Amino acid sequence: MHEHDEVADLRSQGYRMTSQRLLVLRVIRESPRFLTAEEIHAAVVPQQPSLDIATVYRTLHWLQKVGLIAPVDMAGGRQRFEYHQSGADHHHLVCEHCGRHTHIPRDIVGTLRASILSGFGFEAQLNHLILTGTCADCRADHVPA
Amino acid sequence: MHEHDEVADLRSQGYRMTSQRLLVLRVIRESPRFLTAEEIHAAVVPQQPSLDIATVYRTLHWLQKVGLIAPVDMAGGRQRFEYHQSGADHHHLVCEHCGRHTHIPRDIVGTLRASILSGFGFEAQLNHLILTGTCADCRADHVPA
DNA sequence: CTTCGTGCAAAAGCTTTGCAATGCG
DNA sequence: CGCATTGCAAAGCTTTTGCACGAAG
Repeated sequence: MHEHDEVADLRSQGYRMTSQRLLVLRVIRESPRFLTAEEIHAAVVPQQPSLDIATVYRTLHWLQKVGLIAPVDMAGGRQRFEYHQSGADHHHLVCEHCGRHTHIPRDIVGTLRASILSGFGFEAQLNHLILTGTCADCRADHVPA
Repeated sequence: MHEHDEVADLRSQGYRMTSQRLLVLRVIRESPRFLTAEEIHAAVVPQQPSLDIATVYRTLHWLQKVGLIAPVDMAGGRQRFEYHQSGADHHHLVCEHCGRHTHIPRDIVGTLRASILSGFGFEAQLNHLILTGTCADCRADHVPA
């Protein structure tokens, strides 16, 4: 769905599309990394200096409620957020070196899921796996000697 | 390694094994769930009321430094900790319903790791995966009708 | 004895909330 | 215009830190 359609949809649901909400959403959409509230605020301030961080937090809650973003659980304690393509289950590869993330298809974990179910009777929820590691580019850069 | 050996080992490295450290470590070892600092403090206070939560935080940092526990990344924002068997890579299944966790062998993810590497050139760090879902017991309890 | 570690209290983050003012629809 | 949403400031939580005292080795 394009940004334009999303906006029209939400407006028709009675929500007000303020400049603050549009800005925060755009920053999240366009970032190649998962951002914290503070980082989002920093990215947004140059364009709208009065935008308070309290508004960023409120907007993040709202964006989660309407399903446009989802929280991401990563090391380091602070909450980060990702733009969430409506319902499309997928997984992420997050590079520890450059921080960039890539999407990978959901069925890649099918085998793992099946072996956990048969081996342990545990039904793993593998809708949204986040795997850290080293991406192809950074592996090239870090070639030992 | 048994608690007794761990203690002797750390003492020989010049660390002081105080009652506070022993208590916090025991609580973490014996819990079937991953605990937050606050939960650890609550579990420890009945046995040693003067034990301050600041000491819990300091002890948690220390336990990580000496490699006896590791932080766990889960939903919900707050940091939780697990007892970390020296160097034995493994994965966890965490049940969303009862909160209990199970260990599973590391090689279960071998296929996944290989397909991510060949498909995306991404070297996933799969030493310590935490998967949420529903355990066998809870699946039995929640049988629909 | 000599540190290292603790308790206490104060401070430092990060996030949430109350309220009057603003601006979206 | 009415009401959702914002900005600002203050409060709430969790976590960290300074310092004098206490206890481990």
